Amino acid sequence: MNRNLERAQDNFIEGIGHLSSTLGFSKVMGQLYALLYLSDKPLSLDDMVKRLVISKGSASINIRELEEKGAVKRIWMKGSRRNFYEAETDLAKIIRDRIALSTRWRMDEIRDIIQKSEELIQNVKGDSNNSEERRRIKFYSQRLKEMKRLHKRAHNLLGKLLLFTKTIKF
Amino acid sequence: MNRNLERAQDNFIEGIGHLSSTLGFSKVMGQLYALLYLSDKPLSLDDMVKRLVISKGSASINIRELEEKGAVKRIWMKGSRRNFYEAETDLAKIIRDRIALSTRWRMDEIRDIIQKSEELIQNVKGDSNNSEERRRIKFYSQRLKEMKRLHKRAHNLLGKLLLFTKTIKF
DNA sequence: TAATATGTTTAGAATATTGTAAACACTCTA
DNA sequence: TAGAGTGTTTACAATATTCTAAACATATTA
Repeated sequence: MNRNLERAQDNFIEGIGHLSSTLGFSKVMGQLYALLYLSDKPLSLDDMVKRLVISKGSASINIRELEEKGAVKRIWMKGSRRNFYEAETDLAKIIRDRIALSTRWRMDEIRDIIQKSEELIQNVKGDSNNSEERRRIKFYSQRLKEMKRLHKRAHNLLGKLLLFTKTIKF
Repeated sequence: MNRNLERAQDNFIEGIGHLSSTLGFSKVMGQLYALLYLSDKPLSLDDMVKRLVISKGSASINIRELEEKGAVKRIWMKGSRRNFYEAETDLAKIIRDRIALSTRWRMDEIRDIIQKSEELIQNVKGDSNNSEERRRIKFYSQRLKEMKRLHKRAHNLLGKLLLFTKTIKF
């Protein structure tokens, strides 16, 4: 392959790999995606292993995760027993789905923390002995209430934003 | 301190600590913030060290990061030599600023990757020997163009969204 | 100035993550 | 059915992160 073209691609692949790692994914995942994104035809696992000089195990695990996230598609090539892969190029969709999913379970996690805390604070309210403690308990309840309010509003806002981004063509 | 109140707080602190770690911050950072968020008065480093049973070094480093991110404020308490801290309770603002900042440099990173790749591909265009390679080079350029377009639109959209969230009261 | 109070830095331990190499399992075909 | 081709799993190695403990630096007070 043209040495300069390869170098140009490497720059892109490395960059996306780095970006991937700062987003909480592995570097290899980003590199695999970038390679497929630049490739004019589907690539097999061994193609990618050779091109990126990584182990097969790592390629196997990372490509599967990309597939689960909907970032790559498995392609059947007539006459070959290999699995081939292609990048899902609707990047906007991938990102949107990812954000929707990750914010959703984060919001749920927060909701659960608040809920559990509310239960626990209810149990305390009875046994307040002195005024100092009553103040603390009251303060805690107050903060929980604030956070609950913020959570609800953020939840609504996120829903609206996601709807909004779906109507937009990137 | 009331044992049950303490247990209730611990639940909250642990939850926020975990959330913090999934967001790319350290667990201790989240725990410190949560503790301050629930406290009805500013706390010193030693207060927090005792309450969370962590090392002073870790507390020192993590509280400083929280301060840099604008999530806690340092408070001067007349008559004490200690530094006291208080949670910044405008959570919406903290989150917004954080998102604005982190997306900004991610967008810049992507822009730089694309730009560098464009330069590199320019150098290749001259020495295309056969049609197979010309096709690949063309394909690569095409993809870069697509990504550039997406980047530009995402950039605009993000700007608008941030503006929008600033006008909203949480 | 000695002793104390306080926060910061650092060296290293503990832990988590992620990649590699090789064994493994499965499928196809000769 | 033996053997080759292909992807997956696993045990381990390399690396990065983050905490702790202790040394250190600085400021304050007696």
